[in-house]
Order: sequence, then C-alpha cells, then structure tokens
Amino acid sequence: MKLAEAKQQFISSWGAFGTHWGINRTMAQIHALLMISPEPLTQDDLMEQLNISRGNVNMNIRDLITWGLVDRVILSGERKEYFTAEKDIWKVATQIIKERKKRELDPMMKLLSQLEKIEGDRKDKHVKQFVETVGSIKKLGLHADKTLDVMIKADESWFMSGLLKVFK
Amino acid sequence: MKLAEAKQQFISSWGAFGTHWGINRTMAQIHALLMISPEPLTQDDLMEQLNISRGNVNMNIRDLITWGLVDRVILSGERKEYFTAEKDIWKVATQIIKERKKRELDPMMKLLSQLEKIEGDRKDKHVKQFVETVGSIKKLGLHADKTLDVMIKADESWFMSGLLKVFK
DNA sequence: ATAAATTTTCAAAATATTTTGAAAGTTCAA
DNA sequence: TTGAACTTTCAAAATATTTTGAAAATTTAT
Repeated sequence: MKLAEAKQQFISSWGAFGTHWGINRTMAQIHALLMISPEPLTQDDLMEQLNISRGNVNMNIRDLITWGLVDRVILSGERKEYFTAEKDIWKVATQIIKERKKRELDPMMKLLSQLEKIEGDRKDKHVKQFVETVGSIKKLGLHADKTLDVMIKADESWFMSGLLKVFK
Repeated sequence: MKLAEAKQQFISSWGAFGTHWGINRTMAQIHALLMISPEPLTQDDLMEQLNISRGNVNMNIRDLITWGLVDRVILSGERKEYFTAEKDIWKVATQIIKERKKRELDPMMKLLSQLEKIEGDRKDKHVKQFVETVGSIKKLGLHADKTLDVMIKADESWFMSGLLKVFK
C-alpha cells in the first residue's frame, strides 16, 4: 500500500472512530490529517485535502482547539495561520479523557446526587429500586472518576518506555 | 422532589448521556426505565411511559438485547413478553466495555496493523510521521485493550465491598 | 486611513439519523 | 384450521446534525 492510499484510509477510519467518541466525523478527520502531517497546515490545505468548505474547517478547528488537541501556529513572515496537532498520543488520550470527564461525567454525578435525595417511602419497591439504581450508578461514577484522575496524572513511563524517542 | 419527577429526569439524562456512549437516546431511555423498574415491563408499558411508537420500542429493545443489557422474560400464564434490565451496574459497565471493544477497538487495531506495513522510504518525513503516528496509536490501543480486559475480568470486590447487598 | 488578505459567522441547504405506524408475520388457544 | 393476540418489519415522515458559501468582521502591510 502506498502512502496516499494509507493516509486516506487512516483519515476515513479515524473519522468514523471519532463519531463513537464524542467528536464529529469532520473534526476527527482534520485531527487525523494534522497528526500525520510533519508540517503545520493552513485552512486552505485542510479544505483541499479533505474536500470540505472553509466554514466547516474553521468551526471544527475551533472545536479542536477548545478540546486542546490542536494549536494555532504563526510562522514568522507568513500572513496565514497554520495549525498543528499534538503528536504525543498519550497526551491526546488524557486530553480527551479530561474533557469528556468535565463535559459528561461531572454533570451526571451532580444530577445523581440530586436524585438520591428524592422524597418517598423507602419501603415502596419503586422508590427502593430507583434509589438503589441511582446510588449504584453514582458509586460506579465516583470510581470511574477516581480511576481516570489517576490515569490523567500518571506519568508517561508505561508508554514512553521502550518507545525509542518517537515523540518530541 | 417526588419519584415521578425524579424518574423523568433520570430517564431524560440517561438518554442524553447514552448518546455520548454509542447508544442512542431512545435505547438509553428504555434502558433507564427498565433499570429503575422493580418489575419487568411489556412493550406497551414502554410505549406508554416513554411516549414512543411500537416499532421504536421493538427495534431498540432488540438492540439492547444484543448489547446484553436487557433480557426477555416470559411470565407463566402470560401471553405477552416482558423485558427486564440487568440491575448490577458493574455488569452493565463491563458489558458495555466488552461490546465497544469488540465493535470499535478491535477493528481499528486491525486496520492500524495494515497501515503500518505501508511501502515507502522511511526517511521521507511524510512517511516517517505517518508510520510513527499509526504506530503510537496502535501501542496506545494495545495498552487500552489489555487494561480493559483486566477490568472486565476483575471480580467485583472493589464495587461490592461496602455495598450492603444492594444487588441480587 | 486604505484596502487586500484572511478569518469568522450563520442562515439556508444538504445529509444523516431516528421515529412512526400500518401491514405482514408469528404464535397459540380453542 | 381459525382468528385473536402479539411481534416484527420497513418505507416514508419527522427530526437532528452537519455542511456550505457568501457576507461580515478582523487583521495587517503600506
């Protein structure tokens, strides 16, 4: 397989994969292209290589920046903005975990705490099942929360060791 | 807050939450309702309580069954089928992890292995960046795969301990 | 200040996903 | 068998999401 074809496949699969992970198809494709690009790219590069409109590139790049996965780069002497993706995949993963925790897990935990305080007879089987379900989900969520925090804070040794200075 | 209102909130949030986790809104709502129901429910119960059509209930229940989150229950003497959800949230979580691993991670790993075998000069910076990116994602994926397997196989002690026979 | 280059916005259009509901299929008691 | 009870299917409709592209805003060199 040649590079061009492999690139296409990678971009397209990363796009499909992204849709399962809270990132939309185009955003993931832009991210994929930037990850495999040794040089920063412009909006026009992205438009051309992915066949998408200027507005689409612009919006999704903005989102990628708020996700902390892409950075604006100003090349001296150039008028245009360039974009580059974090190449350290461990950082990419922790960044995504961090964001999703903030956007999804935290609000859900907050709601569950509210719902646990429901009024009603705890002997009633409907009340009982509700409180138990909510309580156990909260417990699982707290566990996940702690586990993810540990992962995020963990240093990269498990990943970097044996990886011959591929990154940085 | 009363049970009825809390139920509504729980179902609606679980639905929104589900959309971020590879499960569609209605599927997650059905799942939520079944989790908090002390008794199995029929398709008609679900239609009525969630205000959705028969076809919708049927399709989503089928999906939930293939995800291993819901079971058909035949009550003796009854003509109708009843449905019940796994109430042990730890089992729910491992089931979801197992399924998503199979549906998403495994195929991605397979593709990445293909892409690593690309032809081309490894000195070329485009080829180099591509191979490095794909390789590092594969490495992360393998790590995730192993970690998830350990989690799935882990016994429930961390979760059950301190939880006063809430389940089963 | 001017204007060319570039970026951002957002309403409308295109696309994708979900839902409906009625018809077809199945099961089972009599 | 028959037919009532119940389940499944799926094309069309409704809804939701994504994409476009041209206009507005911004930036920067002169």
